[in-house]
Amino acid sequence: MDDQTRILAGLSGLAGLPQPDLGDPDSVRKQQSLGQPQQDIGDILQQIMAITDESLDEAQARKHALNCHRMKPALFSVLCEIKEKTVLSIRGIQEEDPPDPQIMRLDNMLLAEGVSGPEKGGGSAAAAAAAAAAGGSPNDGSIEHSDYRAKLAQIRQIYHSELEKYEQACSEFTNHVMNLLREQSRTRPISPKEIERMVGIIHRKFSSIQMQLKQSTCEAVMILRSRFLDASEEAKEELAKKCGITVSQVSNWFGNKRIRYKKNIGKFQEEANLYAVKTAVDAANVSAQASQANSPATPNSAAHLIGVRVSPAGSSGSYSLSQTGDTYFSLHSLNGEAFSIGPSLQPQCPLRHFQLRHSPNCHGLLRFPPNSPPPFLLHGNKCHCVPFPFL
DNA sequence: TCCCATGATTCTCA
DNA sequence: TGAGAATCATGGGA
Repeated sequence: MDDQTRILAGLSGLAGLPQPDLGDPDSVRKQQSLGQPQQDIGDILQQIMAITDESLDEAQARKHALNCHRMKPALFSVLCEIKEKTVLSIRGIQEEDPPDPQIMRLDNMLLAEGVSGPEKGGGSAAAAAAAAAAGGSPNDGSIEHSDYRAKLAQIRQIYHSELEKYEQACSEFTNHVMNLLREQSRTRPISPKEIERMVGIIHRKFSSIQMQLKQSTCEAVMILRSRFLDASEEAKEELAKKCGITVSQVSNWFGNKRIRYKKNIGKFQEEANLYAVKTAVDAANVSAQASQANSPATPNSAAHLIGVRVSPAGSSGSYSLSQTGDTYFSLHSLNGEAFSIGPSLQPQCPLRHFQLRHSPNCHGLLRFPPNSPPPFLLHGNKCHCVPFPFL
């Protein structure tokens, strides 16, 4: 059955006429001779078929005339319908694919590595890593780590840059094709649905390019990771060889060093804080002794509130609390419910960070867990100790 | 004898 | 699986 016959059949169906026997040419001819509408359609089809033999100017004029023809919408609709039922229906089956598991795997990996999605550690961390990689870092063990992160940040940057380019190209190309198809739909049976389908095809094509980009990025991350890990292992092996010990001994040494270094840093900060408090409290003692007459509260009731045993440090109304080692705190009773540690402790009370350990010389145990709410409230320049049941 | 530094082991967790 | 944390074992110095 030729196209002309099929179109005629479609149009006849649209007009509510009985369907001709499409397999019989005589029947078709009979239908064509039935009336004026069929004759018009035949003329139109003849004009369309002949349009390719005409000159460009004639074809343009003919096209314009056909576009204005009263039968054009019906003819266009039938052509679209026929096209939809034949070629496009086959494509439609092939195009409705489920999400590609390979893309899902790549997406998950890029997300896990921090290449896509929100940046791990934030932009400042990446900048710091980049700076460390460029200028080096004095901390042993962190150089390679920073280097790794800097390179990862580079990969991330390239990935996003390329992704943006792809998306822009995809958008531009899609718009171009859509405009082209819309323009052509004036003379060809191209329905909006077909345009939509074409957009889907374009997106799938670009998705395959995007998948290649993701795959390349994943490979780059894997290579970087393996190089980084290999470098650490090689360094350990070399050290072990030079020292005549095993690699696990080197690992133990580094592990112990890391942990003990961290502990020492914490201890150092704690001691620095203790020293700062002691200096401030000494200064406060001098001030408190001068205002002895203004401290009426009983020390024992106040001590009970924080659960420590205090003993008078002097006759001035200030009280010392014997604690670990040689560190003492002087607490001035204010109103029986709160303590002031002295006006010079500002703006933040360093005692918040203290964790005082029990010892035989300690009169009481005053423990402030690091993650607990601070037992001090700030009022102006003063740091007040509020009741806090730590014992 | 006690304290401290250090290596090694074990367990937990991300 | 490796890093971190806790803990144990051991040797040296005061």
